[in-house]
Amino acid sequence: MSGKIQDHGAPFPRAGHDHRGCIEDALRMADQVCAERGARLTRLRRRVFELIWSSHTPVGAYELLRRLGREHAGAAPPTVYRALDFLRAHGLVHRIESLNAFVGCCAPDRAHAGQFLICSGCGTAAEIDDPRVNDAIERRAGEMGFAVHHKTIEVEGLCTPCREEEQEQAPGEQTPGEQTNER
Amino acid sequence: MSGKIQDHGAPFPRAGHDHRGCIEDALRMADQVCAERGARLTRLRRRVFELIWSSHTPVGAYELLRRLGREHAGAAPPTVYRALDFLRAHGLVHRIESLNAFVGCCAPDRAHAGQFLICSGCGTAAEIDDPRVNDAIERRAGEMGFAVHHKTIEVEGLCTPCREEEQEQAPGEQTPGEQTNER
DNA sequence: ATGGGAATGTTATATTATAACTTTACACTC
DNA sequence: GAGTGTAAAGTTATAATATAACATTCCCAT
Repeated sequence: MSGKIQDHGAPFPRAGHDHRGCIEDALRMADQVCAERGARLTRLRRRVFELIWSSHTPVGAYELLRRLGREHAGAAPPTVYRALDFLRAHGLVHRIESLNAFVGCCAPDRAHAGQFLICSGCGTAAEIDDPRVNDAIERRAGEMGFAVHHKTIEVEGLCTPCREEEQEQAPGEQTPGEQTNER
Repeated sequence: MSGKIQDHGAPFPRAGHDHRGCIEDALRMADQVCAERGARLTRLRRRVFELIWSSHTPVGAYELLRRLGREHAGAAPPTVYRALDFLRAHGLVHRIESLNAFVGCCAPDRAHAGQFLICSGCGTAAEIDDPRVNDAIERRAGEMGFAVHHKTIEVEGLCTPCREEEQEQAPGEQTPGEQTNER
């Protein structure tokens, strides 16, 4: 019953990956999800979704507003927040609570918890859905008589490339000509 | 090595518990922790800490400011935020990201992750530190080559008393005179 | 075409958080 | 006890995030 454990292959997107593909996939999925549900993915909502997907880095609402403003005259905060509300209601984007920012969802079609590994080096937020993490939380909650509605799981740290970069800059001994930042 | 699993007994504090005891314990612990580290728990900081501990419900910074303002003339936002920064730096309080609010820490003396079960009925935030949850996250992160720095784990739901209350109001069948909220 | 609900426009404001500079308090040396 | 250096707190202003409330436009089912 619990054969495969690493299901979501998609880890951190590689640095040089073809991101246009990500955007196209996301848009296609959004179109499909909304069509199935009779939800109206209007031009505005679709555009906001596209802007969120312009990277794997969570984007703040006001940054979206700035980007949107260039092309959309009457864009104001409610413009963005309403689109975000719609997209979130349909599981198309997630809010990263610890960043007050928003990121596209990789799998809006199936139920998922919204767990994130967030690299503080490059800003990338990788969505995971680890059943072991879910089970552990559900088990503990169950033992405490707590009925879980929603989990916020945001893990901050460094992805492999960023960790390697850091190590180049600060190896075992001190770099000649530069102090370490310890105090 | 992993004999006991349910270590932190302290689940949701009982409704009628003697909260003065909680406050006293917390203050005693804070005094001790700061003394050990040579950190200055000034009157102001101590008072903010006390106000946070006035319940097990996370409190917003501006709510703290209002409460503080009654007794403290020149209280302004930085007053509160600086005290919070100090208290957080010493692990005496936690920030609940999903609520933009702050809550006292139950065990500032030992390392801990800051995992919370937050009841949306009564507002209580119960801190837990479940090794299974930690392990599951560390394991998954490890598999993805991700080095964890900080975990934000906030689980929203209903505690036992609140769930029972809900069920009284909305039992199996529809309450006569009231529709269920399903749509 | 048109009536009604959903979506968006528009203006104002609430809420949360920090910057930057000044003054005060405290600890330490002499 | 006076001097001095640093940490803490005071003070003012503003940034950043989010929502309220009402007006207008759009869409589509009839």
